[in-house]
Amino acid sequence: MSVKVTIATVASHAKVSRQTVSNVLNTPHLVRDETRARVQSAIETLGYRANLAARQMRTGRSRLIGVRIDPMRNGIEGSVLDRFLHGLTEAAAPAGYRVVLYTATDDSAEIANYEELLASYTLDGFVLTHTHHGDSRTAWLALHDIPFVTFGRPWGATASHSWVDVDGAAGAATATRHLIAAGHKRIGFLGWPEGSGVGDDRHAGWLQALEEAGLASTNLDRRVVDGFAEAERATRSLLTTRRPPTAVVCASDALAMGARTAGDLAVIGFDDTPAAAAIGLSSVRQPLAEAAAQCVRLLAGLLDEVPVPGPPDHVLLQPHLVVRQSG
Amino acid sequence: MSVKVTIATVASHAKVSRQTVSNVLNTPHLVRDETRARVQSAIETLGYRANLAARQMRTGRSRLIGVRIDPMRNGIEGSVLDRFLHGLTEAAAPAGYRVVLYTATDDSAEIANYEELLASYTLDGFVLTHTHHGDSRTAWLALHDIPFVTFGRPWGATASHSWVDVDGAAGAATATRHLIAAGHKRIGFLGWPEGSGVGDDRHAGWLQALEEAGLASTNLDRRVVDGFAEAERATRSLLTTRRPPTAVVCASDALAMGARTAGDLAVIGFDDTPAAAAIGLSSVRQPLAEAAAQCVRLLAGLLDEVPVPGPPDHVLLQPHLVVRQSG
DNA sequence: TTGTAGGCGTTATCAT
DNA sequence: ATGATAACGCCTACAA
Repeated sequence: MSVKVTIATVASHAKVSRQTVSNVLNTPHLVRDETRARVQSAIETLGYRANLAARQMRTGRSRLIGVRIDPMRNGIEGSVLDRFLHGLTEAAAPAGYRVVLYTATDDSAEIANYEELLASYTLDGFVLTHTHHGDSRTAWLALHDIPFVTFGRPWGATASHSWVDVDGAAGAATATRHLIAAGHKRIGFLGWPEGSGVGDDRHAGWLQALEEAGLASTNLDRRVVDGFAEAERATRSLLTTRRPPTAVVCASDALAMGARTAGDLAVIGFDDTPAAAAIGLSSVRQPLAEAAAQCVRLLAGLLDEVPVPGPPDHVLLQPHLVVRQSG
Repeated sequence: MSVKVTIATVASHAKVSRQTVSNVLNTPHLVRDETRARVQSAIETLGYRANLAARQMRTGRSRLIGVRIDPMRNGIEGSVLDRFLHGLTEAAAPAGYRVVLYTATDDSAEIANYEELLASYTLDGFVLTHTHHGDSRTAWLALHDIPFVTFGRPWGATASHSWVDVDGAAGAATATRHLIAAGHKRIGFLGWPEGSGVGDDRHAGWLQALEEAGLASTNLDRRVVDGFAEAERATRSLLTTRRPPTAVVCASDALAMGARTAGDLAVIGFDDTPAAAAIGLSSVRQPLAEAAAQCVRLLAGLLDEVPVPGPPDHVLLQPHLVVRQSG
């Protein structure tokens, strides 16, 4: 490792005080042009970079944001978070932030991570995923005045914080309308048990599109916990009703893959996972890179020296349907 | 945020000097039992946690390690890195390290990240993935004396650093032997163009298993760049030879999925991605959590105050075959 | 065994 | 516009 170059190295090289170097970095308008140029060139030739640990001791800011990484709980779906994480890392860097990872399997374990990461590493803020009804994480963060943004609406709670989400209802409605346009009259829905914000949202979109078209009917939806086998079974049960659907909209690609093997019907999945692409499954794609970028934008806003006052920001992005052979 | 509790808070609470608190933390054997207990209880009641930024200024250690996160370059395969990343995060935490992410699309971009992360955040070390022939990253890191471990052998280079890898040749051989045991006499291989260390390794394993059984033959392997459609085409070409294979071992699940749609033959994939599980594809599974844990272990060893001297450590893990309907 | 003094690299405050 | 000084929280001498 080459010799350590600090603000003092730069200062002596440019024949100014350390403070002037600091001013060039943080409040350049206070420095005379000529001096600034001299310092800048010293910075460049020396390859100086501010030490964030030292800076943090003064400012309390680490330029580090925390994000949780999941175990791949539901197989196929894991790639959604993966893509989001990649987008987050990419968007954070130009904004001057780095992403620190932690794992947790439930809210309280995640809160324990917050405590550790805040006290030891002084993280500046967090991006939360997997919001759900009765989310205790947001309450804790708000209580302790920690900046954070959620990717996912605060389901069932009034939004007192900024969030970014993808309009799942709109996505499901788009998929449903696509099937209607293709001539389908009876279109089923395969989703998760009621109570999941994301799942209920997608279900609502399906229902609304059917109602718009005067095609709503009873007993066309099934709720199963995510799983290939269960999805297949549920779809068979749909297909053996008196008037079976000819197509089905699914709340996930995993469900859709199960549905597809159950018989001959049009199927549309959700999340456009790599598996969907590989097997020609039409699927609703979330703009994850955009969602991640928006999360960074909102969080960076919260972290600004002069935080923009005003109510929390909400961003609802539109997904789009990727049409393949399946429907 | 509750009131900040530093080493001084603890000291005054326990009625000792700051130094004694520091000793309790770093060199407990120097402190009398009674004093130590008093300090410990003060630490607990106050919820004190050492501030790593301050510690780092003295020790130069950040307890942060860097890992690259990829764009999902080849679709299906993305989940391999995802699982590795999860394992790394989980293994790092109990060892007292946190994972910082960065993105890069080539070696030189990655090296630029090293420079930034080392100078600004003082990362303690790196875990590299995607090792390849002529890898300039390891040379740079070694030159600058930065601790690092690679997940993946230093293909084509003499190993002057510690690494962890999974024995792809053994995995492919296991898959091949499984097919042989099932009665297959002509077994093909679908892989990537020559020159990829990982791909060539898997190819070698396939070949060896065939030779062992006296089943080796020419024109049974195909090399394509990863892609569902290409894999399908290549497999068809295999199936239209004079003496077509009845089974095929593939270097990835993506290739395997393509092979499967090409016709009626037994197929075994590689990496056991979620997609493989969903469609009943047999696949060779890498012990990624174990690999990640070993990477952390080796890197932590390099980072120890008293680094264990001796040659670099190499860990080669064995994958295992997950048998499903496909073969 | 415990305490005192100084400094890591930075920025805030206050002079000049 | 620039510089001197102190302080952030911690650890490493060294002194008591």
